[in-house]
Amino acid sequence: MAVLTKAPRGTRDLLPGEIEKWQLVEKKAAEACRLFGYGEIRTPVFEHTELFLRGVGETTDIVSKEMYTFRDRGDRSLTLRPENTAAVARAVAEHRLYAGVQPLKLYYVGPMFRYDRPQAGRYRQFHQFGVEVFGTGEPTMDAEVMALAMFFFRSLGIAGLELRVNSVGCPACRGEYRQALQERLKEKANRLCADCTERYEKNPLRILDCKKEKCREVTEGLPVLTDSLCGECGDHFKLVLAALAEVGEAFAVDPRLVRGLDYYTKTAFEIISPALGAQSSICGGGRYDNLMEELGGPAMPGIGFAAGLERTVLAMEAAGAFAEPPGLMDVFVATAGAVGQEKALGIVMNLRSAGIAADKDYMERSLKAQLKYADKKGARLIVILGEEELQVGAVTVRDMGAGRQETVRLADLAGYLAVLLKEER
RNA sequence: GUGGGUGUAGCUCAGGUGGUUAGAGCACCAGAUUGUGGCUCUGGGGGCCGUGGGUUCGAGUCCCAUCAUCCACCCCA
Repeated sequence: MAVLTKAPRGTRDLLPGEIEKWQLVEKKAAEACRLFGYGEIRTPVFEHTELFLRGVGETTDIVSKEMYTFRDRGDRSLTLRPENTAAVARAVAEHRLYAGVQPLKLYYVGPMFRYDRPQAGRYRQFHQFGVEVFGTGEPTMDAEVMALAMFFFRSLGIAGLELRVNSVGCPACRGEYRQALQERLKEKANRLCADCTERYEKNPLRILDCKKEKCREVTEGLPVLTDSLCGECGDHFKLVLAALAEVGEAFAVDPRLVRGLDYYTKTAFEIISPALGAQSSICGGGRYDNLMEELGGPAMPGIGFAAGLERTVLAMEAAGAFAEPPGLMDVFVATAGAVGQEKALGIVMNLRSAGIAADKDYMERSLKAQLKYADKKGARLIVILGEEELQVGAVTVRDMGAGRQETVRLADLAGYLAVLLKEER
């Protein structure tokens, strides 16, 4: 297909019939955030490239091979945001939002961009609903953020999700553990798979998460990070888990869970939907206590998550959580005989002004074809403008469901229809 | 970046071993006697057979390349 009639790879159009699902998801996100006390923030879809290099980390996959980076006409290097935490932190620093009351609780919904190979549940332009909290390192906030994510999914009718929690420690204890791990793996490194050989240098923690049988054998019996946390990180982790238990949120501790972004500290979590296939991670998040300072803002702890909305919609579809979208037409105004369409337009406009979703024919159709069209569009009532009735100031109103029709005075039409429509609901 | 599957009508798909004008169902439009939907019947519009090369007298069909798409790896939401 020609490029002119094809959306770019990894992007897609949301068409009528599909978009209603997204409207519902966005509405539920806003509702949940209102209940939890989060205010909405909207940041630009592109930022200075430097922000993501610093914020996300230069060695991460996202930064090193997945960014949409370009130069503008002023020769600035800009990047379509691959995630939004760094950008929200930037906005908080820029507008000195930290000077207000804390904790600062924010949420966002919007498109993100990563140059990835598309597959089920993965796109180059995808959408995230996320929250970010700044100003507190208190463990119950970690639990609240996770509870908010679960609350959101539950409100959409998605069940069977798994919440996996881990602690990746702080730079100090994670660094020590990382070194110890490399030591322990040193001699066995040649027995690892090709991917893990690369991970050995870049991100050895990930080797523990490899699915390959031979790597599993190599890593069996090795100590896990959660057993090697420093005092502060360990205590924090315990308190987070206790708070989660207190709110009654089911979870599994997964010591192998590693996040791909550099800024995470302490709590890391992920929500999995078993209904989704390979890309089953529907939400990921964690604490980032050093990010704000790293970006040049004040030292200030933070925590948040990002939920993938494409995957959320897929999970809802798998759960059969969508109702039929309502029709866009309450009333169709048809013309019979020699009655002109301008007459119909006048009546349609009156009905619309009265709050009734009304429409008419624009295709020069016969009466029969007009009814057929109205039926297909889901019109509940038809107003038929006939020459003879109009002469005495009346029209015919036909109830499509019941198949009945009545003659109504034109002056009473809007009120009459409103009553009928109300009854049917 | 790597691997595998698939590209024929708007959609879902047929089109043994290459052989005239490429089919079906659904959808769309019209009609079945004057101004009445759904069901049924009849008719109609629609296809550079993804694209470009090649083999051949002849390619939707075989070969190569390319693009797209799907799935998986990687990574992540």
